[in-house]
Amino acid sequence: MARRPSSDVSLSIDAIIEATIEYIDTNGLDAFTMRALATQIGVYPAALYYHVDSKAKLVGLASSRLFGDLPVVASDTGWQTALASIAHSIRRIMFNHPNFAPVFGLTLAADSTPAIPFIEGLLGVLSRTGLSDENIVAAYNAYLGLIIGWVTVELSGDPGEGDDADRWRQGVEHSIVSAGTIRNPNLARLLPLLLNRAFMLRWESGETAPLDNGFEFLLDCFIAGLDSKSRR
Amino acid sequence: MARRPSSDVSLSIDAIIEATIEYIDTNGLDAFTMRALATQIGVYPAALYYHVDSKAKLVGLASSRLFGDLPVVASDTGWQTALASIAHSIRRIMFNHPNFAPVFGLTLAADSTPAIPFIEGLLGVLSRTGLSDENIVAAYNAYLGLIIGWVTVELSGDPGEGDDADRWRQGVEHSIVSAGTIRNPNLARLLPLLLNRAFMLRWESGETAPLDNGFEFLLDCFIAGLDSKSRR
DNA sequence: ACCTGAACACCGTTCAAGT
DNA sequence: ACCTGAACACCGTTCAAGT
Repeated sequence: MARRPSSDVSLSIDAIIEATIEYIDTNGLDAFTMRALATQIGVYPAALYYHVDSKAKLVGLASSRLFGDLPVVASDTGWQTALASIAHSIRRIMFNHPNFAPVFGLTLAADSTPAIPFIEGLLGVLSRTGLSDENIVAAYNAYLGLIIGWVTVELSGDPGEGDDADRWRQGVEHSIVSAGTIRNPNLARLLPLLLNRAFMLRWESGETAPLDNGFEFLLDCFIAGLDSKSRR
Repeated sequence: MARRPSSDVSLSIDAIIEATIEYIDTNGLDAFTMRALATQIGVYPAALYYHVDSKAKLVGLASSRLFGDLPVVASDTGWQTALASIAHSIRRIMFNHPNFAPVFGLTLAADSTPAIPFIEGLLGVLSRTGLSDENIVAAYNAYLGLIIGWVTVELSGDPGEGDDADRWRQGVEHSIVSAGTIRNPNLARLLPLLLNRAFMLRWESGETAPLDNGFEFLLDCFIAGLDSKSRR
C-alpha cells in the first residue's frame, strides 16, 4: 500500500524499461499506469518523469527493447532458409509478450538505432536474392511489415475474462453458424474449419489459439513468390 | 462550452457510432473521450452509457462499421485479379480512416456478422484456386491478416506535430546515417533508398508517406506464391 | 424508456520544495 | 542530480433522480 522511499532502489531509464516490460507482461497493457509502475518500483509517480518524457514514449521504448536482441543470422545459409528462420524468431518474441500486441507496430516507426545490426543482417540476406536495389527495399518492407503486422492481428482481440466474454463467445458462434446456410454455401461448407480458427470468425486471440497454419502458409507463399521474382 | 440538452437530437446506437467515426477521423484516437463525444452530440456523458457498454466496445463497433460495406467482387474475374482488387479496396478504406490504425486489428476478432457477405465472397474467390479446403482456410487467414496487419503498421507511428517531433526526426536521421559506415555496408549502400521509406528507418507514418512499393511487392509475391501452390 | 446531474475513483503530468 | 509531496486538470463509469 504505502510507497517505500526505498533508498536501495536506484532509478535509471534501463531499470524503468525493464520494470515496464515486467508489469505489462504480468498485468496487461490496460492495467499499466505510471502510478502503478511507480508503486511496483517503490517510488513516487513523479520520480519517473525525471527519466522519461511520457507514458506513451515509455511504452514505445519497452516495445523496442523486446526486439533488441534479435539473432543475427548465419551468412552461409540460403536466403530462403534465413528468411523463414528470422520470421519465426520474431513471431516467437511477440508470442513471449502477447500483451504488447497493440503497440508492436510502434516499434517500426520508433528510433531503431539498437536494431541496426539486425537491419544490416536482413539487408544482407535480401541482397543474396539477386534482386535490384529498389526491389530489395520493397522486399524489406514487405517482409518486415508482413511479420509484425500479421502476428499483431493474430494476437489482437482478446475479449477478456468473465461471464460477459462467455456470452459474447456464444453469440458470435451462433450468428456465424446461422449464417452458414443456402445463402452462404462456401461459409457453410468450410464452417467446421473456420470456427474460432479464422479471422473475423474466432473468439480467442492467437495467444490461446495460434493460427500456425495461416502464418506458415503466408510465409511459404511470400518466399515462393520472392523466388520466382528473383529468377526473372 | 455548455452542453445543450438539445431535445431535437434523438440518440441511437447508430448515431453514436457515426459520431464516433467522425470524431476520431477529425480529432484522432487519443483525443477521443466519452465526454468529448457527448459534448459534440449535445448530450450528457452518462447518456451514452444507456446505449453503449463501454468506450472500448464503442471504438470496436466504429472500427467494424468501417469495413461494413466492402465491395462484393464480381464472380467472373480470375481469382488473382479479384484478390488484388479486394486488397486495394481494404487498403483504401484504411487510408480513409488512418486515425483508426491502432484498432483495425480488433475488427478481426470482433463480432463480424455484418461482414459475412464479404467473407462469403472471399471464400468463393479462394475456392476458385483449386486448393484443398484446409489450404483455403490457411490462405484466407494469410490473406486477411496480411492486408489488415501490413497496412496497420504502415499507418502506425505518427510522431505527432511540433518542435519535439522535428528534433526526433533529425535525431533518427542522424543516427541512421552515422550507422551506415564500413561496419554496415548494406545499410550504407541502400541508404538513399531507405531513409524515411522503410520500416524502422522512417519518421513519417504511411498517412503522409505511403509505402506503395512495399505493399504491391508483397501482394505480388503472395499471389505468385499462391499460384505456384495451386498448380501443384 | 431515456436522459440529467452529481458524484466516485481514478488517471497523466507539473512543479515547487527538499536532499 | 534526483526524488518528494501535493496539486491540477482531467478521465470512464455508476446511479439515483427526473421526465
